Amino acid sequence: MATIDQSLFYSTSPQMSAVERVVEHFQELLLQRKIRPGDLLPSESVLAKRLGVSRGSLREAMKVLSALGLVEIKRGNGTYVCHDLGRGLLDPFLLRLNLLGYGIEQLMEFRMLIEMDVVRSILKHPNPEGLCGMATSLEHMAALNPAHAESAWELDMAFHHAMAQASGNVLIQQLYTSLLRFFEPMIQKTYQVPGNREMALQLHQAIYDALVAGDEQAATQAVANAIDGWIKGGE
Amino acid sequence: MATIDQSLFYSTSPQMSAVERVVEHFQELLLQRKIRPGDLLPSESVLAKRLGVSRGSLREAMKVLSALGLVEIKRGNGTYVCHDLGRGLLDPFLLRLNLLGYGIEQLMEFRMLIEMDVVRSILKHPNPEGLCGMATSLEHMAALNPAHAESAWELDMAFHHAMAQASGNVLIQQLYTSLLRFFEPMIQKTYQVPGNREMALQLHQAIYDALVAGDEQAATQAVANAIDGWIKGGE
DNA sequence: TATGCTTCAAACATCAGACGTCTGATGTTT
DNA sequence: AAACATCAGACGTCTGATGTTTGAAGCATA
Repeated sequence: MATIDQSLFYSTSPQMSAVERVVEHFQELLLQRKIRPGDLLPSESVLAKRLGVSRGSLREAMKVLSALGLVEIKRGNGTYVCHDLGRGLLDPFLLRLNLLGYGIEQLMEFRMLIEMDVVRSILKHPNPEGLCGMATSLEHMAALNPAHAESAWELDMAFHHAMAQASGNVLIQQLYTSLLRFFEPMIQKTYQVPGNREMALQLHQAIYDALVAGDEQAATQAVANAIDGWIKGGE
Repeated sequence: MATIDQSLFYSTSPQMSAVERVVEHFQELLLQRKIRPGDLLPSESVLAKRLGVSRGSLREAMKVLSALGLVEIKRGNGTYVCHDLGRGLLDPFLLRLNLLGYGIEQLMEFRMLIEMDVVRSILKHPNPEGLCGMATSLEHMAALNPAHAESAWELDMAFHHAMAQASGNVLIQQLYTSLLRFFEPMIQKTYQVPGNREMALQLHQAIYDALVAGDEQAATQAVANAIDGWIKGGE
């Protein structure tokens, strides 16, 4: 299997600094499974002495590993290898999406492509639990009292998360989940417009129906309709 | 537009630490375009004094921003806002993919889904320059002397990178480019097997032909064939 | 016994200061 | 003009000390 051999840093120095060495050292340990999720690392002082660097340098390395989601630093307690290495996988990615100032059109198109991949993945190897979750959130949405529909957006998110769960491919699942977190504020905003709830329900139902029918053509089309409808509803 | 409101750190402290404050401060400055790509930041000492933290804490923050690809630290020179905020967008993502130990099947399936998205994106709004690059790398590959074909894998990579460039959607383009970097060692290895070069040429040619013909069905099928053929060739 | 409070050691957070090394620019020599 | 020497400024690293937080052990009380 391939390894990440190039530095994650944007430094121009030809030789690695102490901090970089420590960071790569721990990445290597993780790759070789010599340290595992949940493991408690030795204290900063011990680690620094053992690796032959100062505490300051070791701290810089740990902060980097923390930002990458590889370790979790608990003040006053200790530093642990992240329990769930998949969580927030794309947060740095999405942060930079914001910064790059991509147009909303490209963003929507990207989501549509990925969401279509999700339904394809579901059709290829469906996860019954996820499909069940989709049905449940649809029922709840339908049964929702229009008078107090503050939580409707949460059901919307639940539907999409269940959809992610239904996907048999963990990679596309992670990608889609992270993407959802990015769209969450927009989805929440959508439900402030009256009438959008009913529309969302219908659009989501169409996706679900196409999935249980096993119709890829209809499913991808339903995804396209849902996103197009969502964009229109947000205007 | 949505903003990244949650911390990038995996810390359990309820209130932000000094380092986190500094990191978020610069993210905010970037989002508000108060600092721009290429800008030279003040020196560490000045910055630390201005933000009311020690130089050590400021350095930890800068190391994090560097790992996230937001700033570039040049030793002996200064710290700059990254010129290309899109470069290496998914490196942390792919690093963790390695760590999560996903099976090779899921990885290949993921690549296939994304690569199909790339061709769909190309068909939707093609970039002539990228298409031209694809053609060029195919010609070079065909003209390659089988006796010294050490650089064949580079032409393979060139083809895929041109394909990424041909995609009109920057997001899928970035995703695919990062994915390619991940697969590069495997692609390189493939070309050590004799006969694979000819096969790759044919499979790539099929993708290109389908693209210029504007046939989505044929293009996605060609992508599937290429990856399947590649998997078989590597065994 | 079970509960609640206190105490305390360990670990992370931060700071201040010092020195090393590298880069780019300037000046000098050949 | 080209090669070398020098210098200021910036990042890299180290040391040692102090502040804060956490979790658990110990103790007192009901």
